[in-house]
Amino acid sequence: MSDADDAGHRRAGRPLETVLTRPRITAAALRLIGATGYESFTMSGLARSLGVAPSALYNHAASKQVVLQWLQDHVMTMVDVAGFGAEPWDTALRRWAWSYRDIFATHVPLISIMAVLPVTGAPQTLRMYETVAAGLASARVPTAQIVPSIVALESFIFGSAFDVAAPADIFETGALAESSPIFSAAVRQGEQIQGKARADVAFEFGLEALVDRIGRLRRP
Amino acid sequence: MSDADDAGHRRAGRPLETVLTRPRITAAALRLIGATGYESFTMSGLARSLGVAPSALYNHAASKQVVLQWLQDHVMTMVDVAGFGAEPWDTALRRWAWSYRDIFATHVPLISIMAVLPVTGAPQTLRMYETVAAGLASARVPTAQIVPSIVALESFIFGSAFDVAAPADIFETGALAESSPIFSAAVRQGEQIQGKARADVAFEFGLEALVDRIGRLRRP
DNA sequence: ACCTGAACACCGTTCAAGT
DNA sequence: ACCTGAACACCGTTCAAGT
Repeated sequence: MSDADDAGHRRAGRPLETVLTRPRITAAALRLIGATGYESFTMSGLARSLGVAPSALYNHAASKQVVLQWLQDHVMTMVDVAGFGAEPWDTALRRWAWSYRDIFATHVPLISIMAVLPVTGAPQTLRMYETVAAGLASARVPTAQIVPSIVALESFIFGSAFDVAAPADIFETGALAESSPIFSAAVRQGEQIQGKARADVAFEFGLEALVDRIGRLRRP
Repeated sequence: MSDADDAGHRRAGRPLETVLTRPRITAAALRLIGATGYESFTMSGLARSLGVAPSALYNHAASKQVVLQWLQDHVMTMVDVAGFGAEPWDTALRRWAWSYRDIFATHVPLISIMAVLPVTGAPQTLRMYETVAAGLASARVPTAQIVPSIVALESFIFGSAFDVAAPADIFETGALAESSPIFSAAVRQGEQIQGKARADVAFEFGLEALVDRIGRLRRP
């Protein structure tokens, strides 16, 4: 029975709990978006996938926005923080950053929600911050510099997640190449780099810049 | 007459050109969004502000998305690139980056459009890239490193623009402070920094890291 | 307490009919 | 060539009526 894990929530005299719990709605939303993407994700579709009427959802989630907030916090548990406490601080930080970028590259619409959602409403997000902050603290980064370091990394990660979704030829100047000779030449040169996607080259460059700077904040 | 600048487009025998040109639609959209924000920006509202029926817009713009693309490219002309060629390369770069962030902080919904729109469809955006690329080239940044440098800066700028829009207390852990002692302490310490907004402190930190790294790419 | 079905208040977009 | 007005195909959300 897939209900077994919900037994604790069941009240006496009620043989079956409703299917519309936060974890189940979140899981259904994640599945649906994985299958058909964010553009076609509707409350109607979500309800259909759960076998209920659309209006039933509103007994459990106040709005579509709230469902997306649940999803955002859930997605955060997929970010790889296993390096902290197990690897050197900078290795752990790189591993975290790459995984964070990759996950939000496949969940771009969650970025705008994440960026303005207070951590009080997102416990898993807070868990992640705590782990990263602990990693920086034990690397002897001064306490006052921890939040700016995380925010700078996170801003770079969010922006880079957008960039992953961009078409490969986004910088091809085409017919306008004559009016932008220097940039066009730079784009051509950049293509020469073998085996690495443009977005990955830029992400590595920026990430190394930030990691290096954070390293120089460390107390002796 | 505000029509004077449109004289070149006017055909003989037609006393008045339509009001629905790309620059006029763009200007109206910018005015409307400045007044009431992106959330309430609709094709109906845009049409009303131009004195036409909503359907009339579709003779000139294929979709709302296209109007937003026009707007994105227009907004790009407001980014301050005057430092390039007039100031040291790093001063010009900082000036450009701050102004770029500030503008997109007030036009957050354009970020997702910008991030995936090919430059061929955005001539003003391309102009900006050319100016920045020229600035880096005359600072003797190797050609192959120019695009990764710009992309890394831009990703950081976009992510930081989101952060500006975040509520000031986004990191206040409240009742969850016990489960996140290190992060909560870091947030409290971060607040001590006098006179500067949290988002600005993080932006400065990250920007200096990137500018520093770009500086180290320069050929002698 | 929680579900259904119908309805509401919007959206963006299309299209026949006009000039 | 370009506008109007009506219509269409959705959305998210509300709410009375049921159990």
